[in-house]
Parts: sequence; structure tokens; C-alpha cells
Amino acid sequence: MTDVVTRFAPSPTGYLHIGGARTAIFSWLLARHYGGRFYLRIEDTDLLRSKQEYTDSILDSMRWLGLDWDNVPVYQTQRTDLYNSVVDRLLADRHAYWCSCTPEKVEAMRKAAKQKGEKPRYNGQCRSRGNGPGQGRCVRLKLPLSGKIVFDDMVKGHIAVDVSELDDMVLRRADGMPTYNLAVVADDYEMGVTHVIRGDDHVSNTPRQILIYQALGLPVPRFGHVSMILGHDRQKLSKRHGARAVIEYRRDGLLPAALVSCLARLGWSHGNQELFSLEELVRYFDGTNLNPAAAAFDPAKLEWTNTRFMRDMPLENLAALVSPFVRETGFSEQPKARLVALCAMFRERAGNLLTLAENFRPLLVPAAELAVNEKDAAKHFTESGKTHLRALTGVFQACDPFAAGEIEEALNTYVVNSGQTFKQVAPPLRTALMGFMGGSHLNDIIAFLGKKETLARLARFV
RNA sequence: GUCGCCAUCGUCUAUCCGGUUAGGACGACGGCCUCUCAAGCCGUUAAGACGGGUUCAAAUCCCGUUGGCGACGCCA
Repeated sequence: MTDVVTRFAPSPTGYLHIGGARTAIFSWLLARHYGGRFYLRIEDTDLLRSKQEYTDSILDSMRWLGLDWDNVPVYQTQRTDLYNSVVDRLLADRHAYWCSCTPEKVEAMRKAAKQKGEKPRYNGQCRSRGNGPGQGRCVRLKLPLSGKIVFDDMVKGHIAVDVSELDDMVLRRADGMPTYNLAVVADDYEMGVTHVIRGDDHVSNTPRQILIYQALGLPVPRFGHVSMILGHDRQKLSKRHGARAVIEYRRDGLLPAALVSCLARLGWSHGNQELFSLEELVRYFDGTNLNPAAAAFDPAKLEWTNTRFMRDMPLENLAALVSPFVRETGFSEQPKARLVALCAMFRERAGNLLTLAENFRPLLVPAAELAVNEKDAAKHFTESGKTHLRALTGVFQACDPFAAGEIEEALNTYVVNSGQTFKQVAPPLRTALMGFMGGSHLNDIIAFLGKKETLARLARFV
């Protein structure tokens, strides 16, 4: 496989959701793995539902995920000449014919067939009418009378469908616009697509498209029908499963690499490996080991994956990524060194950048605005607890320089001298500084707050 | 209804063409660690839908049943 050409062909009728994203990822990976090309095609022929806003958003999501494409995206609405030439060729070769039946008439045909327990189909009555453009409304493909359409799917394996299951499909509508199946075949051929990776809701379209390729005398590409992604209850994915548009994950502060790794792992595997960098995916993804069964999406695993990616990346990078989220949670732009310190303290305690930024709050807010957990306060701000806080006020005041090493030493000295254990001193201190019993190591917290803020917080509770 | 596809722990999956105590990961639960919450480490939980074949041997191959999904548009 040297000349691998794949494509991703979204309809701009909505945002890129994770199902589409996964299809795009597989398609992109196949091309990149084999050093081929990956194209984008915007299937915008549904004029009513297509919006530029969606196209922009989809392209934006692709870029964010790190899925680059070759050339410029192709828009189907700009290629009617291509589609018309293909239909005309089919007409000239008598592989297609003009149909004068009205939609109502066809509908009635289908209904009747269904009532007889047959597959609802157009009966092909215009085949031999010899209609010309004058009498014709739409153009239909003339199917072979019998035979089987077989193809070897990259994920589903061998698939066979009897031609009698299909009917003479419309190629060009009465309004002159091409239908989906015609446009797909014309485009995939014209773009030189060798591997069609798409959702498995398209498997039943594949025999129809193969019929068009055959009528045109064109080589049929390889197909790979990726299974659907289901919700946790194994129902079709919807909002209530927490599976959303890619931009929403971006807004929540997921790392694109984590999303890609997690999505790639859904329906594809490489032994027991769970986490993959983009480079590893490109290296390992060769179009095999694809699971034909539908897979349920697990938001919990995504969070875990993201935490791992946040944990394993350079602190400076994480700090830069979390910065906008810190501003989003209501704080001013923070110096890089502070963000790095915060990330070091909290990155293993958050599943995404937004909650990471939210975890910073107790340390960024002024002492007077620190939210205090009532239960923890009641439990730890006892008489002895307050005694410790008062004593520690003096300890910290005397601590100079106010740096990590000195703070640790001063704290330890206080614990020993007061005949207490760290376990007795720490909880009231932690509650005073964080507002609740949580967060990172005390020394780090104190060093980050600095002398002034530390003392201000103690003063609030003594 | 017809056609097609699918079926391993709750979830994602491994087990390459038949031979495994059916492995890993997420989750859940428990323990260790510990000033807290996490993280980390250790452990527990839990699976071949069902019924027939073929075979010395079946999760694996075949048939059927059931269930799920998809498609059946002058939507994409």
C-alpha cells in the first residue's frame, strides 16, 4: 500500500461530534501511517441544513485535534459540473435513464411492496420508456437484473448483498442536484480516494455505490466501515450520555491528544496499550485490529486518560494551557512561575483544565474571600486548633526567608516543641489555608501563598 | 416487515489461522502510603447471550435462536 488516499467527508449540518471525530481520526491515521494523503470534503449539498458556521467549526475542531489535511477542502456545492458529467456519461452509456414518475407515485409503489412483505423499492417502470430530458424528472441508475455485490470490508470483513435487494436509485434529482451516492462516487473517484473510511451506517449504501463504480467501469476503492459509538446504556449516542461535540470538550479543557488517544482506543487496539501519543498512533495504526462491534463511550475513561496526559506533560506546557482557564474562572492573568507552581500542586487532582483551574481558586482568592467548608471548620477550629493557629502565626512571622525549606523546618520545630504530632497541628492549619481538608502538601501551599497571605488566613480564624 | 451487520467482566478490549487458571485497562470496592484530597503501589470484584453441531479438544469454525444496531429517501 504505497498510494493510500483517504478522506473525511462531513456534512456541515452540525458540529463535529466524537463519533465523526473518531472516523476522521482513523481515516487520518491510515493515510499518515502509509505516508499517503488525507483530504477533506464538505458535503454541503443539503442547502437547507448546511451552514458555514458548522463548516468553520468542523475545520476548527480538526485543527485542534491535530488532524491536518492535504490541499484545500473540497465543497460539493462547487462541483455540480463534475456530477453532471458523470450522470451524462451514465445516460449516454445507457446505464442510467430518465424517470418521469412523481415522488408520490414512487411512494405508493413502496407502500404497496411493503404491504406485500417485500422490500420497499422503485419498480423500474421507466426503464424501457425511452424518456428523454423532456419527459424526465430525475435520472436513475439501471441496475443489473441479478447478481451479488460483494466486498471485503476492512473492519466488517466479507459482505455480500443481492442486487435484488436494491432498486434503481436516483442519481440526479428533478432539480438537477446530484444525490448523495452519486456525488460520493464521483468525488471519491475524482479525488483518487483509495480507502473509504466512514461510519457503518453507510454499509448499506456501499453496494449501491459499487454499482455506480461498475456502471462507470471504474475501480472500486477499499471500504472500512467503522462501528458506531454508543452511550453507556448501549443506546445511540446522545447528549445525555455526556458525549458531545468536540468543541465542548475543548471548552472543558480536555487535551486534544488525550481525546484522540481515547477515541482511537475505542474500536481499535494495539495489544494491551491504553495510552498513545499521536506519533505512536501513526506508527501502529495500519487499518487492522479494528473491532466490528459497536462500542460504548465511557466518559470516566476519558477523564482518566486526560489526567494521565496532564500528569506526563512538561509543567510549562500545562501552565500555558491552563492559563486561559484561570482567567475564565475569574482571575487575572497569572505569572508563569505561579501557574507552574499551581500545576505542580494540582495536576493529579483534576480530570481537565477547567477543574484544574477551579482547584487553584483557594490559593488565588484573597484571604477574606476564601470559602470555608463548615464541617471541616467545626471539626478543626476547636480550642486547641485555634491555639495552634495563634502559635503558628508567630512561627511564620519569625520565618525568614519565607521559603519552602525554612517553612518546613519552622513547622517541624513547632510540632516538636509543642509536644504535638503533625497530625494534630496540620488539620486546623490546612483548613485555615485552603478552606477545607483538601489540596496539596502544606509546605507547598504555604510557600505559594507567601508570608502575607498565609498570615492573613490564619488571622481570619483565630 | 425485508435485507445487512454485530454479540468476551458494568465499560473499552487481548486471546494472530481451535488447546490459556480467559489477560490488561477504566469504574467500583478494600488495603498500604499519608496532615487532607488526589496520585502511586497492592489486592478484590466481574465475562465468552442461548441451543445445537464439527472436533481428541470450541470463546475461537458451522447452523439455528434470541437480543442489539443499521439501512430500506428526488437526506447526507
